[in-house]
Amino acid sequence: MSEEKKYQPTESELEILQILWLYGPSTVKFINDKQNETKEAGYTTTLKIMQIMAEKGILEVNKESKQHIYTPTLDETETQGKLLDGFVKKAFAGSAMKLVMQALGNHKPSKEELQEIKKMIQSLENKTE
Amino acid sequence: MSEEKKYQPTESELEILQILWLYGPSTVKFINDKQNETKEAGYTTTLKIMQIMAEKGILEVNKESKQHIYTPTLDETETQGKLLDGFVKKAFAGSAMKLVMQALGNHKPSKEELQEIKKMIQSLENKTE
DNA sequence: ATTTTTCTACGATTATTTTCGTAGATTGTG
DNA sequence: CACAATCTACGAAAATAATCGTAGAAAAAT
Repeated sequence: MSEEKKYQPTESELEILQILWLYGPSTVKFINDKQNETKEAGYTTTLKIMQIMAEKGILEVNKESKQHIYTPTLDETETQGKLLDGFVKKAFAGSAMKLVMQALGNHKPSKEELQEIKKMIQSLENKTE
Repeated sequence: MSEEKKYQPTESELEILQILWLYGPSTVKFINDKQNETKEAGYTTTLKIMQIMAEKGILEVNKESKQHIYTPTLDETETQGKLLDGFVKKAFAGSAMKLVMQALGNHKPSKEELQEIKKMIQSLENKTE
């Protein structure tokens, strides 16, 4: 089965990953600017974290030009899956169902989204039998 | 609308809360024993964290007998809701849908559970219109 | 009533994550 | 070439969480 590496990005790391996943490979400056759209974030702070991430292997760095370009090595969906797993255990005592129900209740999905979910359920029902 | 306190329990705190929510008001020893069913956990460590939680107001302590009894002041569902909110933002860039889809995909629900979700969707559809 | 067991109190240590200041390298400009 | 602007490198501090050892109070046992 899936090999379940135990690595979990920290919060700051995750914040950076989100930006990278959304916009693709970027420079520190770009990331830092994005962060500053919503909060204070010192340039060297962002840099440091990204360097640490590179050390850990979460990011890959292209140093050809002066402005290093960082690329995430982790797949978004896969990483989210692992995080979700951990979260379900920690916050919902392992019950994914409870989480799903609560998520549906709290963040009212649009009609289109409801449609999507229905499709998903159908395909699950087919697989179940 | 909902007042969004910014407090988030730490991991250890959450672990303790889970046990309290499941079994009701308990002593430190009880909690610590439960924890030790799955991992190492020093008694004084558990105690310390629970004392800190009491300081913060997350737990209430009854000191009538020697064995203090701790009761959570936070509502389980409400707390989970807040945690979920934060998690969706941090790990799923704010998309609750993505989270729901992934959760459904990763943790195959049983037939009964699928039934429940369907009901939920129906009630949502009615409200939407 | 003395000893043993069971608990709490609490400071101190360790670990982990984040933040930041400073130095030095590279690039662009006049 | 020299000056300014832009970046990276890196160590060190600050903030936060988790762990643990020791002391002493209370209760139980003999």
